[in-house]
Amino acid sequence: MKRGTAWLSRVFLTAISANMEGKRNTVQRQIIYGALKELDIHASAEQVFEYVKNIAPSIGKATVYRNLRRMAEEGEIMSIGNLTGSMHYDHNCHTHYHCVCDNCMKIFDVEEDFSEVMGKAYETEGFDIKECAITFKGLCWQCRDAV
Amino acid sequence: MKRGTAWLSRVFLTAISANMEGKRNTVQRQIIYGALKELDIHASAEQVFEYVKNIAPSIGKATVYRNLRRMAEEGEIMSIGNLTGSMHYDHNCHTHYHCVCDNCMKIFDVEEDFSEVMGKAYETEGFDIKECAITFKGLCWQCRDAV
DNA sequence: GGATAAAATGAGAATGATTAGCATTAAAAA
DNA sequence: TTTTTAATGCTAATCATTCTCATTTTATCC
Repeated sequence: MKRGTAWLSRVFLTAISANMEGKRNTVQRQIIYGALKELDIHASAEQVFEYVKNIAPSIGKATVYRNLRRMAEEGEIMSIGNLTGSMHYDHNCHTHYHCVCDNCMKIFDVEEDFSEVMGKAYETEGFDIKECAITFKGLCWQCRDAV
Repeated sequence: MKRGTAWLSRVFLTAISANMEGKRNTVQRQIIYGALKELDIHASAEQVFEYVKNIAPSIGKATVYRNLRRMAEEGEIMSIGNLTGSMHYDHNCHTHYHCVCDNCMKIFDVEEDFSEVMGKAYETEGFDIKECAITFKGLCWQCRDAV
C-alpha cells in the first residue's frame, strides 16, 4: 500500500504566516507545525515526532528536527532550551517565559513582562541584548500539594 | 614512570567548605575544583577536563563530569545550562545571572538582583519557585564594535 | 601503623539528542 | 509539462554525558 502525503494537506492546512520567500511550504512542514499546535504542551522534538508518526508514519525523524529548528530560526515558533535536557518548542510566539515543575516536569507559561529587567542589564553591563531567556524551576500548584 | 596523585594535594590544597559528610575529599575533586577556579571563564566540563589533563593526565573524563555535577548538586559550585549546548560551571556561587555573546561566545556575569522578578512570578502563577535562571544573549561591548 | 569497608576512580561502552551526508522526491517557477 | 533545486527520509556520525565495573583509595577502626 503505497501512499503519498498530498491528501494530508487537506487535513492539516495550517496557515503558516511567516516569511516563506525561497522556502517551500511542504506537507511535512505543515503537519509538524500542526502537531506542535495540537500538542500544546511545549513539546520536545521527540514528542512531536511521536505525534506526527500517527498522522504520517513515513515522516522521518530528521525532518521533524530540521523543521522545528528552522521554524524557530525563522521566528515562526519559539524554542525553549534549559528545561529538561532536550530542546522544546512553543507555537506561541509572543514574548513570554517558562516554569518547569521539578516533579511532573510539565512546562507552564509565565506571561509577566520583564522588559525592565532587560533594560537594567543593558545599562549596567554594556551588553547589546538581543534576547532574554528566563526559566523558573520549582513545584507547580498540583505537585506542591501532592509531594 | 608510574605516579600517584598524592603529591598534587600539596599543590591544589583547595579549601572545599561545603558539606562533606559521608563524602570523600579526593585529590581529583580538589584538582577539578581548583581548575574551575583557575580557568574562571564559566568553563564547560570539556574545558575543565582539558585543563586538568595538563596537571594530572591520569584523571578520567568521567571523573571530571561526575565531580562537576556532584559539586553543583551539593551547592559548592553553580551549573549554567542553556548557554552553548553543553553544561557550564561557575565557582562563583552567589546568586547572579549570565550574558552570552553571540559572536565570541564568551560568558559574562550579570550582578543585578532580580529577586522581585521571582516574587512576581510566584504571586501570579502559584508556582513554588526554587530557582530562577536568567540568560541574556546578544553582543558584548567588544564584539558590538568589531562586527 | 596496618586491616577494613565503602566511596570514588578510570577506561571504555552505552545512551540520548541532534546533525550530517546523500540519493531520491516533490514544490514552485518557467 | 518540464525544469530547478529545496526538502525529504534513510542511515551513519557526532557530541555531550552517563553507565558499568573492576580496581584503587580514602576514612575509620583496631
